[in-house]
Amino acid sequence: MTLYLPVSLGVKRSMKSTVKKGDNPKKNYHHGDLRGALVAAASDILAEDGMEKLSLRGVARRAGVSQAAPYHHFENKHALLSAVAAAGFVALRASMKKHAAESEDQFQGVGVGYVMFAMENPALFRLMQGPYFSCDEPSPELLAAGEASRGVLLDNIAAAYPDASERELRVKAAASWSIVHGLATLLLDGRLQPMFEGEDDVQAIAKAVTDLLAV
Amino acid sequence: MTLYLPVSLGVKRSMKSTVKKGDNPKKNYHHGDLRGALVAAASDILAEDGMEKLSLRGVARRAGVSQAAPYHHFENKHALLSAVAAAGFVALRASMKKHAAESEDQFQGVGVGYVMFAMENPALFRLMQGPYFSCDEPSPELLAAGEASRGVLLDNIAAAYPDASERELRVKAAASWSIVHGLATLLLDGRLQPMFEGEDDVQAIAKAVTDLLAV
DNA sequence: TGTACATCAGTGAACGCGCGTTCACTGATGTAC
DNA sequence: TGTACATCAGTGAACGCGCGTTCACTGATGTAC
Repeated sequence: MTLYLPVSLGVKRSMKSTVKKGDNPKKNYHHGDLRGALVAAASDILAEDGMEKLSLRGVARRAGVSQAAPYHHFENKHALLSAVAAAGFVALRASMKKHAAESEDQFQGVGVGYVMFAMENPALFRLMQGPYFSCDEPSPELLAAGEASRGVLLDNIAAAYPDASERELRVKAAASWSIVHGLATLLLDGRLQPMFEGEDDVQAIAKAVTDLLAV
Repeated sequence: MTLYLPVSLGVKRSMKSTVKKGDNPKKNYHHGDLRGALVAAASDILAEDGMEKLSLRGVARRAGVSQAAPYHHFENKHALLSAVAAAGFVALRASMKKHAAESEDQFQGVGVGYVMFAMENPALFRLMQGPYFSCDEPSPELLAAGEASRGVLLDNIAAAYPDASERELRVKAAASWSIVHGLATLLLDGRLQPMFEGEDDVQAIAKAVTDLLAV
C-alpha cells in the first residue's frame, strides 16, 4: 500500500548555475544562493529522516557549508524552519491548483490536492503546522505564503456561492478546510487505517469523505 | 478571548495516600505510585511549558525523584510519552461523553467534546498525534485507550444510522472525525483566527461548522 | 583601466548546555521457614 | 514472632553526544575615484 510513502518535495534548487564567471562554480568561495540551498537541504532532510533529525548543523552539513554559514542568512533555527514552512505553503498551493484543474468538480479537487500534498510530504506538512504562525513575529514570507494558500480555498468557495453572506462563506470555508485538514492529518498518523484497510487510493478516500460535506 | 487558553488536564494524581503504614508518606523511600506520578508530572509540564520543554529529566525532577528513577517504570522516554498519550485518550473520551450527555444533539455533542478537549489541552492533544501509534510497537495501553476513544464516535454513528452499510458507516465516521479533528487542529494553530475574529465561543464555532456535515 | 577600500559571505574552533541513558550502589519490602 | 534472604524501587555520579550559537578570522566581491 502506497498510502504513507513520502515523496520528496520539488523545492526549487540552488541557483548555483546563475553564478556569473566561474567555469566550475564549486570552487567559488561564495555560494550564489546559499539561502535557497539551505531551505532545500532542510526539506530533503525532512523528507528523508523527519523532524527529529532536523538540526541546523545537519542542514549546513548537507548544503556542504560550515555550521556557522547559515547565520548569514537566517537569524536562528526558527527563522530557517519558518522559511521551509513558507516554501511548503507555496508547494501546497500548487498541489491544490493542479488537482483542481484536473478535477471535474473543481472545488473537490482543491481538497484532494490538499490531502495529496500532505501524503506526499508528511514531515513537511507537520512542520507547516508548527509554531511558526503563532509565534511572536511570524515572518512576512510565511504569512504571505500561508495567505496565498488559504486564498485558493476561499476563492473557490466564494465563486461557488456568489449569493452567500460573509458569515456563511467563512463557516463554509472553515468546514471545508477542517475536513480536508483533519483527513490529511489522521491519514498521516495512520489513525484511519482500521477504517480503510486494504484501500490505498487516497484520492478515492478523499472524494468519498468530502462528498459528505454539504457545502 | 479565551480560545487559546490552556487548561491543566485532570489526570488522576499519585496514589501516595494509599501507602499503607507511613504517617508521613513523604518520608517513604518508595514512592507508592511513581509511574502515575510521572505521567501526571509530564502532563503538567506539557500543559505549562509545552512539548519542547518536556524532558525525562525534567519529569523526574518535577516528580521529586532522581533522574534514573523513571527507568524502573518505563523502558525509555518514548514509553513514558506513550503512557501520557494514553492518559490523554482516556480524558478525551471523557470529554466527548460529557458533552454528548449535555447536548441536545448527542452526536454533535461528541464532536464538540472533541474540539473542547483539544482547546483545553493543546500540547497534550498534539502529543497524542505523535508517533506513538505509528511506531514499531504501539503500547497495548495506548492502543486500548485510542480504541475506546474512537469507539465513542463509532457507537454514536452506528446508533444514528442503524440501516447504513458497513462501508457507509466507515466513511461517515471518517468524515465526522476528520472535520472535528481538523477544526481542533486549525483552531489550535491559530489558522482560523482571521475567519472568526472576535468570536471566542468555541462551542458555537464547532456547532456551526459541524452543522455543515451531511452525515 | 587600476587601485583602495568597505562590505559581504564564507571558515573553523570553541562555548556551555541539557539531554537520554547506564552503572554500581543501597534502602525498603515481602516471603519462606 | 523472628530471621535470612531475594527482590523491588530508589540514589547519585558519570558517560558521550549533538546541539544552537558566538567569535575572530579571511577570501571574494562591488564600488568610488
